Formats: sequence, C-alpha cells, structure tokens
Amino acid sequence: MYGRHQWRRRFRANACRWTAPRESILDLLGRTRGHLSAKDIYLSLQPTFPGLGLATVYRTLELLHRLGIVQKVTSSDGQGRYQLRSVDQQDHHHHLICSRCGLIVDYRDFVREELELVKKTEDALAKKYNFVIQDHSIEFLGLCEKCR
Amino acid sequence: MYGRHQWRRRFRANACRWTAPRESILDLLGRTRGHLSAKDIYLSLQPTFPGLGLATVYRTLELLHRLGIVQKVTSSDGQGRYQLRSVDQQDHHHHLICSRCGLIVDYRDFVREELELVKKTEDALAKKYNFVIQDHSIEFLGLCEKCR
DNA sequence: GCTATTAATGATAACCATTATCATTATCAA
DNA sequence: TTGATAATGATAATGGTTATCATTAATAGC
Ligand SMILES: [Mn+2]
Ligand SMILES: [Mn+2]
Ligand SMILES: [Zn+2]
Ligand SMILES: [Zn+2]
Repeated sequence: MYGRHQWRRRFRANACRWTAPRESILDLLGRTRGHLSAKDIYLSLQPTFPGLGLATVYRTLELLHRLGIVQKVTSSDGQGRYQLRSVDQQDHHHHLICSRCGLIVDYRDFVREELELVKKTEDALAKKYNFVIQDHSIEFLGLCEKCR
Repeated sequence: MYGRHQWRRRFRANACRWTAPRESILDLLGRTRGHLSAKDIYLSLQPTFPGLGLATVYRTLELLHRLGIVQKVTSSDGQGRYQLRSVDQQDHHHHLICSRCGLIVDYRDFVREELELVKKTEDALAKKYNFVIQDHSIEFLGLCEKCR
C-alpha cells in the first residue's frame, strides 16, 4: 500500500493537512480487510487514540471519499461503510450483500467482463444523458449461507 | 399496469389485507414516473387523504418492497426512494445518479447485455459463495448536466 | 526557529429519516 | 354478523450523520 510520505504528498496536493487523526484512520483502513463504519473506526482507535472524536472520523471519511481514496457502501441498515480503494486496478471488485444480516462479500469473479461492459455503457450514457461519470456500483443482493 | 382487483388478489395471496392507505399509495406510485420518498408520498396524498399517517407510508413501502412490487433506491442523501417495478420484463432498467443533486435517471440502454452478464455472474456467485441471490443493482454515479 | 494564518479538531447539540409503541380501527374468514 | 387480529395513526424514541463553536495544531513565510 501507500506509506506516510505518499499519503502526505497526496494530501498536500489537495491543500489538505496531514494530521494525527487522518494518519491513524488511514492506517487502520490499511490493515483492515472488511468494510468499516464510522463507529467501528471510532471504537477501534479508542485504545490507541483516546482523544479522537467521532465527528472527526466522519469528516475524515468524507474527505477520503471525496479524494477517491476510500470506497463507500451504504449498507442495508442505512449505515455507511468504508473500505480503502486498492492502488492497483487488478484489485477492483464488486459486492455481494446479504439483505438480512448485512454481510458484504467482495467478489472479483467476472469483474473483467463487467468492467468491459461498464466502460462501453459509461461512454454511451455520458454522451446520451450529458453526464460526467465518476464511478459505478454493481451489487448483488440476497441471502447468505447463514441467513437463508 | 395492474388494477385494483389484481393488487387485491396479490395481497390476499400473501395474507395481507387490502386497505385504503395501501390502495392510495399504490395508485400514486402507479401514476408517477420518478422515484418517491416516503415524505414525498405522504405530502402528495395529504390533500386527498388527510388522515394518512407517515408511519403507514413507511410500513406500506416496506411491504411493497418485500413483495418485490416496488424497487428501492438509497439516494445519496441517505433517503430511501421508491418506484413501482414494471410488470413487463422489457421495462427493466438501471440507474444513473448525480452525486451532487441526487437526480436519478432510469436508463434502458445496454440493459439486455447487462442482464446477460448479470445472469451468468449470479449463477456463479450463488454457487461459489453459497448465496440465494434475489436482486441486483447497477448504478453509475456522476455529475448531471446542471451540476458539473 | 518564530509567527501568523487558518484548517482541523473535539465536545456537544441539532437534525432528520426511520422505527417502535400502543390504543384504536378496519378487514375478512367463518 | 361477528370475532380474531392485521393495520392504522399519533407520537415518542432511536440512531446515524451534520452543524456549531471555541480551541488546537499544521503549514507557509519570514
Ligand atoms: Mn468491498
Ligand atoms: Mn428507476
Ligand atoms: Zn446474512
Ligand atoms: Zn445534478
């Protein structure tokens, strides 16, 4: 992944300051596989960073999302969950979500085919509807093993 | 679309009663093109159905969603928005969403190709991850004409 | 290294969509 | 017609997110 220096440079380039809360949140996201809510992050960092405020977690996540560093998924319970976007394209993935318990599974099967179609669709839609397309979301909803 | 009799039969089949609030909400959804929030519906029906409660709107929308009659989109502001699912398959569509103003555009271009891939992916994912897949969501996020 | 500027923070209150509660009403099978 | 109970409406409660504001800390310029 990225190191402190690279993050710092990236923040600098966007006129954003490199601060302790931002570093610790990025660090946590970097060593977590799943999708974390603001509260997850707040609670996880409590022991090592007792002073951290929940509002700062929200602000940081919104910033990271705006910079495209983090991917946001609105989980079925309406809660936002965040995951660091991998640097390499190969890691691009889509989601399989359990509508009962909210489990989010990252899948990478067929993503290549999906992305080909996405690219084609994106171009056509941008032209037809006069949109600047920034991102896409492909999700399958269902019941996981435990919930069915 | 459906008529009262058919809705009534469908409700009956699911052990649900056919009531005035449900009829009026279905009626409104039936003659609306866009994606309505609970409050939109509540306010729209206020003149012709002053007694209607907001909680009932939520309950009805959840029921309609559970029965697959209505499609739910979680808009960028975190608010749920609902649209009647068309009876004929031909009308199946996906969404183009403005991340600034929340505009939702239904698009039907490429949906056939998308659905072919969706079907293939669905089968493989169901097997691999042991999911029962109920639905899918394909969205493109960007900036609309006005917001860019 | 200082210092001034001002972005960022943390505590807290406010917001607001959604859900829970509960007494009352209306549906519908028998 | 009637009894069982699903559904409703008013309202309170919930809970995630955002706004406010005084304080702190990061950065650029000297
Ligand atoms: Mn993911
Ligand atoms: Mn739609
Ligand atoms: Zn589950
Ligand atoms: Zn817009």
